[in-house]
This record gives sequence, C-alpha cells and structure tokens, in this order.
Amino acid sequence: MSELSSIFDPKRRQRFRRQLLSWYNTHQRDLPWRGVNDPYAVWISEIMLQQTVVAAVIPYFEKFMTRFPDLQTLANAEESEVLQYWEGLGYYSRARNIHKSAKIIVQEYQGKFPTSLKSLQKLPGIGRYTAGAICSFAYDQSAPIVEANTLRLYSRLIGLEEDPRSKSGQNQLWDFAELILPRKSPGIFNQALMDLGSLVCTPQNPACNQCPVSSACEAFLKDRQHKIPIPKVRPEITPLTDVSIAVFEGHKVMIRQRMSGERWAGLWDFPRFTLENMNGLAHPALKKRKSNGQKMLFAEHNNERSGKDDFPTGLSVDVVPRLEEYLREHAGVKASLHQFVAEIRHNVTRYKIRLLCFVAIVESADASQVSSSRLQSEEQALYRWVTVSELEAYPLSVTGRKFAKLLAQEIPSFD
DNA sequence: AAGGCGGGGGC
DNA sequence: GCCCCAGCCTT
Repeated sequence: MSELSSIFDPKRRQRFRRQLLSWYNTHQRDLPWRGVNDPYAVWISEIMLQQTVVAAVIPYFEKFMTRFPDLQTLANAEESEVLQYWEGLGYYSRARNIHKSAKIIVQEYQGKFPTSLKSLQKLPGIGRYTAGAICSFAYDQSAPIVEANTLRLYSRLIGLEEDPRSKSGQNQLWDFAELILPRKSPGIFNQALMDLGSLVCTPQNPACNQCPVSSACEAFLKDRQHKIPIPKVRPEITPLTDVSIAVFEGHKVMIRQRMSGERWAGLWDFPRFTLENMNGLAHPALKKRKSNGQKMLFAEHNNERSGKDDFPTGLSVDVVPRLEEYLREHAGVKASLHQFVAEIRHNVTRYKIRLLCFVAIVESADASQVSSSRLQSEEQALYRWVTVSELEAYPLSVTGRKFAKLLAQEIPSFD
C-alpha cells in the first residue's frame, strides 16, 4: 500500500471526509427515514432494511409507522397484527423480534429507548450494525457501521483481497469504520458512506469515474474494483415439490399457525408438506411435467382418463390416497382430495419450489373430530376453521396469500 | 465457520 | 436468468 496517499494517513483521512460530505450534500438520497432522529423510527427502518432493498421497504415503513407510530402502540399490539404489517417483507423473525423488543423496552426500560450500543445489542434482532446505526443516526453518537454498502466501499478503499465476511475481514472492516469516523456529525457521515456505497460504489460496474474519493481508493488505484470484494459463495439450489391443501368443511377452511422453529413461524398456512419428505413417495409420484398446464377438476380429469393419468403438474394420481392419509395423520382431518387449483412456483433460501395447491372436502360433518391421540408431532399446532374472507385478517406467507386469493376469486362457491 | 431465514429489486 | 440486498441468530 502506498504510504503517503494511504487512506490510513491522518491527512488523507481528513481529505476523504471533506470529499465525501461535499458529494453527499448534492447526491444524498431522499428517504422517508432520513433526517429523522426518533430512535423508534430509526429502529423500525433499520430492522426492515436488514437484507432488504430500500425500494421494497419504503411502502412497508410508511404503513407500519401509520399503524404503530410509537413504542407504546407497538408494545400493546398483538403479534399477529404486527406480522400482518410485515406480510410479504420476509424474514418474519424480524417482526416477532421488534414486537418482543417493544415489550421489553416498555417493561424493563420504563418505555425509554436504550441509548447505548451495549444495551441496544441486548434486544433481540439488534446486532452490531443496527445498534451502531441507531446510535449514530438517532443520537449522533460516534458508532461505526458495517453493512452491505459500507462493506463493499471499505473493502475497496482498503484493497481488501481476503473474504470480507470472514472473522479477519470483519475485524479489518470494523477497525476501518471506526478509524474513518469523524468526531463531528458521525450520523450524517455514516449515512453519506452508505449512500456512496449504494449509488456509486455498486456491486457491478462501480462508477469510479464519478466517485469523489477514487483517488483514495486502493482497489481503484490497482484496478481491482471489479474483483473486490470477493463474491459470496452461492449455495446449491435444490428443487422441491410441495403440496398445500385447503381442506373445506362447508364454507370453512382449515388453517394452522406455523410454529417456532418452522419456516414462516407465527404466520398461518394451509396444511402443507414436501413430497420429498414423504417416504419414497416423491420419486414414483413425480413424472415428467406435461405441456398442458391448465388446471382442471380432479373429478373430470378422473372420468376422462379413467383415473390412471397424471395431474397437469406431472403429479401422479396414485399419490392421492397418500395425501389423504397424510392429511389425516398430520392435520387430524379425514378429507378427500377434490380439486387441483394451481401450481405456484417460488424460491425460498436455497430451494426452488413447485407448490401444488389442492382443495379437499371433509368427508362427514363430524369427521374433523379426530382424536388428538392420533396426531403426530406437528399437531401441537394451533388449528382454526375460518371462511375464505376471514383469511384477510390472518398473516400468511406470500404463497399462502396467493392460494387464498385463488380460493376467493376463482372458487367463490367455497366462501 | 456455516447454515437458516423470504421475498423481490434491478439488470 | 442471476446477483444481491442498511443482518442476526443458532449450531
């Protein structure tokens, strides 16, 4: 690293700060949580922004702050309603954690928002970055930050060739974040760093020609900006086929609340399972997908094809008894598969999922009263029977919501 | 150190 | 399609 012009040199550091703030004066983003020093509002925005792009957060932030304008309102709300306002944003533990934290602050901090890095990090969902963001943005404390934008920016500034996510890389980045931070207005300075990272020092094709601090950038000086930071290793994607079944008894449909430890914990869903997890079922059941993706009634299908052919999805009809058995064992309900509704494709973490949605009908009026002794593990879950229109008041995953909308719009006879 | 956790923006 | 996103928590 060149000595005299190094970003670590105190004089060069001063110049860097001036250049950055000058750029920020004319280029800063206009965001709903900018210029806000209410720690509550800063907190909510920061939690929503975790692993989530700004454009996706804005409408959620506006609606959330209208419904839960302050700590008390949030603490007094039901978790389920908080989750409703989070529906579609993903990473739902964030919503459960802010609700938990709001209650903790009210009960253990007398409703006064914590003001130190240390106390903030004790709250669930607040780590080193978020604590630093709240302290610097809301309280103008001189707390360093490292997140996606600044990780990339700092890595390039110091020419970090090793993995910035490793322990060693993290140490260097946090040290640099602290070193670069000025005494004066650290909050604005941190936001300026993030905007530079977001608008100029982008992941692909960084705009080094428009960068106010390129002369201080080790990566730029070595023409390494396209190689730094080294990209995350992408996990292998596993294809899966899930089945989701809306079980109707009259005009009511069965839903269950997903349990902690499960994906979408706290949200509600129709009984849903992964074919690959059902003993030896997936392989023979899944055949090559047919070209005709039209949905059709199972009954009609059965009649036309003598009950021996696949669903339009490539799912063998042979699987139907197993699905019904599964429903009986895991959801405690005796129902018969009635109709194929739709195939929904979606990706979640490292899975690429085809979700096959069916309607089933409870066989007799008292058939849903299956003794709980028959139920296996998952059946400690909370189940409810609701009308399709009542589903609007329950937080669902995005796929659950899509299925619910199909039930409401395309099968009005079930409501 | 590694894996889980969601959904979509933007190209 | 693909890469990535104002991270945190558990194992």
